[in-house]
Amino acid sequence: MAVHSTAKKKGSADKRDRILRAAIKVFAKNGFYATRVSEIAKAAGVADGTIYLYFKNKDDVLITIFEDGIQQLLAILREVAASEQPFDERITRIIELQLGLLEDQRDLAEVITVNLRQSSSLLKQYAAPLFMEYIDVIAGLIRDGQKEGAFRKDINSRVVARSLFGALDAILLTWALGEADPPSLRKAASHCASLFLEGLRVR
Amino acid sequence: MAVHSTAKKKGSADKRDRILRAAIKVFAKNGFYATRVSEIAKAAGVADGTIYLYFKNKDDVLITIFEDGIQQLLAILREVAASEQPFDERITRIIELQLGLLEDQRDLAEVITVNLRQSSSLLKQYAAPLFMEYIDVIAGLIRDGQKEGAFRKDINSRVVARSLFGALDAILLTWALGEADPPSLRKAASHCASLFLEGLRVR
DNA sequence: GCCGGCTGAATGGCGGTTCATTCAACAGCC
DNA sequence: GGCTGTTGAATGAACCGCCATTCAGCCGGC
Repeated sequence: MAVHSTAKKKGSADKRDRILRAAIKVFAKNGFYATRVSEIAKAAGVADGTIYLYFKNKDDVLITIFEDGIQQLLAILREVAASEQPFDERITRIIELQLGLLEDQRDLAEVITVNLRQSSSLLKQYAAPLFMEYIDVIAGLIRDGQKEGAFRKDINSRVVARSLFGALDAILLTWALGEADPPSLRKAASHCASLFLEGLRVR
Repeated sequence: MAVHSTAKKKGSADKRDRILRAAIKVFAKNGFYATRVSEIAKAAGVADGTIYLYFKNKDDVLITIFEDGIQQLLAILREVAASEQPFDERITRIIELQLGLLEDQRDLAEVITVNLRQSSSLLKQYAAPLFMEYIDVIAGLIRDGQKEGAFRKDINSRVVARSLFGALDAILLTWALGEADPPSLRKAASHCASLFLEGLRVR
């Protein structure tokens, strides 16, 4: 057997990926609830039942996509937040990376931003902690900047973090839903960065 | 005769309201898709079938809630945007009004922010235009401010508008989902206003 | 020929919607 | 004012289509 390298209880890891990628595509187009499991299967070139060899159920597929995406984002975020660059630089990089990461993954962007809100209590359970973790990383960076005098101190760091998150989310949403092209996204990112940096400047 | 004052084609307008209010409550708690029509009926103290006397179907209930809420918001927005106050003042007022309006309506806030994203193509159809209208009003105000030299001109007004919307949305979301008390919401509003105003200042 | 991954038709139940029935309110009539 | 016929809002049990999930078989590799 020598099952290549990837650990696996059963089935090829490749098939699992095919399913996930297909699911992202279909969820993005139709939304979670309107998506039939059979559609995911068809898009993945797989039988309906096969999905249940790799995932507990339909919810599990969405949760997996969501967690993977956020974890990816969190990893980058933490790295940048902890870097030794000037604070302004770090904020800018976070914004650019975050929007850039999803730039060639419209579908993933849409699944995350759109389906984050599908609030079956089940998903709320999963989304809330990750969301908080996310906010915490940014808020921590802001707070550090305030402590070191790089940012004004008269604004609550968590409010800034939430605002920044929301702003990026909204930009991403209109980009994902609309016709906007990648260049416009990058331009939006730099405008957004400038807006927040000026807003945070000590005067 | 003399049916009090409210016009009515059929049924009491009061009953329609009861249903809407109940639906807001239940949608907020469980999300649209997880909500059973029978739950709305029970919460409204009404039979299942009665709901179909006032609404075409379940979607129609959500759409009505959503449209009413946004229209309410848009009306206020337009008024403030067109007022003769200084631009800074107008922005601040918009932020405060918007958050304040929903302060004592947690459930409505949650339904709007959370279910805005439920992307059955049907709802996308309804949500997108209203969302755009909303963005347009804010973007218009920013653009006017830029033209008159109140705000810096090197930032795209639509990007600012989207960012502001997203920021408010995120603040509202954490407030609606979390335990935060009203005072904290008002404080968040003023911090957010300050952040954006400084960010927009001409230098 | 045996094992395990895979298949996809069959199933079961779930829940939005319908509609036959009820009955309170009202108008016309005496 | 009482009696009666009519209306249509309200009801809620039943219906029916849909779709997530299952599982009895089917390969294909060893």
